[in-house]
Amino acid sequence: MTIRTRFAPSPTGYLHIGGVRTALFNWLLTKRMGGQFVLRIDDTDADRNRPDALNPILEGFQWLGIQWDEGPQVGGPHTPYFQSGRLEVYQNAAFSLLEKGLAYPDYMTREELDADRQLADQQKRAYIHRGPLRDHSKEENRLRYQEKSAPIRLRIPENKTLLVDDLICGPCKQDSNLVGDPLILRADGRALYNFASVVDDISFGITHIIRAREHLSNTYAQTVIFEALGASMPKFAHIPVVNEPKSKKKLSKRDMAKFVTTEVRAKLKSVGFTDDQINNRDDLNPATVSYYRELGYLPEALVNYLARLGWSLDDKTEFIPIPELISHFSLERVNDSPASFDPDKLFWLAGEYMKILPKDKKIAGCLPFLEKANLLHDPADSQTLDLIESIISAAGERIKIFSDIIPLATPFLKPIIERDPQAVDKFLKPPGTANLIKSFSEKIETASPFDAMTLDQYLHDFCKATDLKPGKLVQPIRVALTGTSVGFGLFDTFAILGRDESLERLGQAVLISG
RNA sequence: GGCCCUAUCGUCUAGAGGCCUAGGACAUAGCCCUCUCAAGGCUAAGACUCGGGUUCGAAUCCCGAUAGGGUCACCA
Repeated sequence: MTIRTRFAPSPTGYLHIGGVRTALFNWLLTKRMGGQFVLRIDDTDADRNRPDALNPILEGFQWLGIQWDEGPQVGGPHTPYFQSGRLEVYQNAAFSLLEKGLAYPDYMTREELDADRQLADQQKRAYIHRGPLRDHSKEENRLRYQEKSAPIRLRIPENKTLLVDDLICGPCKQDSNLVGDPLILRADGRALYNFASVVDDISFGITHIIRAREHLSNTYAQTVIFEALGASMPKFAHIPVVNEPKSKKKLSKRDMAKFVTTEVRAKLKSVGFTDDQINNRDDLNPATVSYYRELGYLPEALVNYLARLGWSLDDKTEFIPIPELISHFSLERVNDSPASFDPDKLFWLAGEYMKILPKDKKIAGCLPFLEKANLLHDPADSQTLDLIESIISAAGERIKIFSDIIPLATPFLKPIIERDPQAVDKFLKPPGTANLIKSFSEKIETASPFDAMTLDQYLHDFCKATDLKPGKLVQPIRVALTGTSVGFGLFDTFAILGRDESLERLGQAVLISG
């Protein structure tokens, strides 16, 4: 038997880190076992859906390389994969339960329901709903429903022990008297998640349900639905939730705005986002996938990181590329306890993946960021492309995420160099600096060839002759050439700038240095 | 509050009764390398929540406490 898994996001407009991790576990297990991974869109709650909210989710998965075997865009034997297009299926299923007396209409008003709930709250007990009609005959209930439609509830059997044999949590049980009768169909015929989900899982032939731990307590009621619908039980695996960084709180979809710290905001602005965009787009924060995409993280790194969050290969391996992930992933090695999301570790891993990225891909990845930062205009000519290639080569492992190219390339692509006032004060202002720069500048006027190796030699010879520590000269020159005190190798900087531009900038610096 | 789940360095984790003086990774600190920054190398600091059992022996098994989390919707 091949396994079939699913991930069922609701179209919210963004792909949440916690959700994508769940999807990833599903996908990895499916790939490992050679089954099918189904993407199903849970859009039964029309109030919460926005028409443009699906694409970001699909694009997010595609960017990560998590390809679904059935679902939107790719189709499959169970079309449609949108719950909004399957209302009749749920209705028929609900009606069949009504016919069999396994469900009943509930005419209680919201006010009555609320009153009951409040009472339960006052008495400090859980609210367990039992509708007045649950024990009436199925004929009576059916007639009543035909006269006047109403929400339909599942009838949870009394005095039973509900069992969920979970692949991660182990055998879990619950007294059915503690499980309220869940609503499965609204009066207007729209199904509720708990029901639609099970109906679809049955008709799609889902064999393994891997989902977040918060669904465990829903599962007891769902087992009753599976049974009522005459279906065999799939295997369940409830994975621990993802917590906020350095916290024991769930990384929630609510209130993601709080993750937009001043630091995060600065990063987003550095790649070209405006405050308005940051405030108005709900996917520009570290709890979503697109945040990392917009900052230039390699998708492989996010996948690797997320896979390691709550799962481990062994006692030491951290760097696990996707093919290895697929060949080694197993539910047995999924942890029992929640895991906090650690942006630092993700960043480190992103750097590890960047180290092994072929140069052409690195260049291709950097270009859009240079464009967005207005350092480059769309079709860059081949000369500019050559320039960028040499910048990226010189930058080496300093580029960990693509957006790192921006500060590194700025001094070479901006027509006017901006000098960091602090760097100027520290390295250009001290007395004697002007003369130093001037005399070194004169020395290299005739350097040939004007390349990194030659200039390196010139500088060291110059320092030896003047009995100067190289660092004392390197930093002022760096500020003279790039305006900043940090950057890649100085001699690469010279070579990239070329003789004329280098001498020009040294000349400017002499004036500033006074 | 009821029910359920969880508990190893700040964080991710290894650990299936003796291989544990608890291992690795990220982050942190120091040193080395060096042309600043990265990268790299070395080193340091840093954890079994607590209390009872069981056992010759417990991070590991059991019970209890504590703490955290989840859930109790006409949300998904």
